[in-house]
Amino acid sequence: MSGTREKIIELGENLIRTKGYNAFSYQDISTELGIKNAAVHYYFPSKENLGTSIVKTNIQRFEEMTENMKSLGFDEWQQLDAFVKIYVKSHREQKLCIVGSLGPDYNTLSETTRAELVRMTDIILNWLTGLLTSGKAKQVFSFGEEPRVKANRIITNLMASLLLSRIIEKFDFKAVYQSVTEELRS
Amino acid sequence: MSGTREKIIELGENLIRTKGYNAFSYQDISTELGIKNAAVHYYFPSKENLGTSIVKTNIQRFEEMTENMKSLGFDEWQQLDAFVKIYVKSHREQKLCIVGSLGPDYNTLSETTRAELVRMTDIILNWLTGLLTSGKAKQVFSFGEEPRVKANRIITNLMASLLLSRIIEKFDFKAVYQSVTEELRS
DNA sequence: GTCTATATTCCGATAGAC
DNA sequence: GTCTATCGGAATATAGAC
Repeated sequence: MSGTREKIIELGENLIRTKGYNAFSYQDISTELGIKNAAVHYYFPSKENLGTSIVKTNIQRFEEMTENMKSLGFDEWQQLDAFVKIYVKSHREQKLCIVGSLGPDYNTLSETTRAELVRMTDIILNWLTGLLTSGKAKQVFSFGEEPRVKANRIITNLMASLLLSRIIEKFDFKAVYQSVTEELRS
Repeated sequence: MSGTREKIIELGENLIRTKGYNAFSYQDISTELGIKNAAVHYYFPSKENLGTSIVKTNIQRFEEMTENMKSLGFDEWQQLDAFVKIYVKSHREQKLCIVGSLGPDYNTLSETTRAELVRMTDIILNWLTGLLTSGKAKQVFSFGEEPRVKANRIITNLMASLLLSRIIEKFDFKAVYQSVTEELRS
């Protein structure tokens, strides 16, 4: 147990979210860790292997967060705030989310990595749809559309705002996510 | 005048929007055109050169469209419909938009390509903000937020919906863009 | 678990012939 | 305007020593 495997996954994730999947190399990781290219291959024989593990780790992290909120009895607003905070943190660190960075490379990914990316996206969209459905039923959220459509609109707002923040220096990310949440108040 | 230069730009654009900037090569283009790698370098000495030209072409196309609508006296609804149709066409062709595909690779692009990408994004956001401002003033569009924020939310909805359509087979793209426009009716 | 060394492949790019 | 030929470099990946 050296923790090197975990460090590789963390570095790989950061590289995907800053440079993109097809722009980072095993050298980027090995240099940063002060080890050699071959040592990274010991943990992850192929790049597709590493990519898949990174997405799997993200799925696990998301599911732990949502299950944790459930067991702590978070109400709908608390859960939504926690979700939005993921993107606020990404923005602060000048990173995209995993789905937003791997999505454009989808056609170049291996079947196994694609499958995990699809699974991750499904899990997030289904969770958010469920949250909105529940919040609407309890009348703590107010919106007219179908919960599924509202979920799609909220997540695309957040994802692509990270992207535009990277391109446009003065992009007002805060105004977008505040608008997203304020709109849900009755 | 062989038209080869224009074909290279068109092919390059399609490759960026399907595979991503860092995943396509001069070989992809030369093979498709039935010429050799070196012939592509004759038109575009470097890849950054080609990338920059592709973005410039897109800016020109967008500006021609908006100026054309202006001279034809399109009203706000007609202009919005024409804008949304760009994304509907992209969706039909299973492509992302240029900004959505080059954005994640921003940190790997050359200074000149970055500058054009920034310019293109600015032009689109400013145009859409202007359209929403005008439409709100004339009360043909109805929305509560600042036009700039509304523009940001609409364009992120459209951009990232193309992305999610690529990942999630059953993603309801149509429901999103219909929701976007219907929301603007009084 | 990490290393050296190396195989292979591909990419961007250039020189110079036609 | 397109070709052949080729270079230098980088990337993924493997074999085998320590």
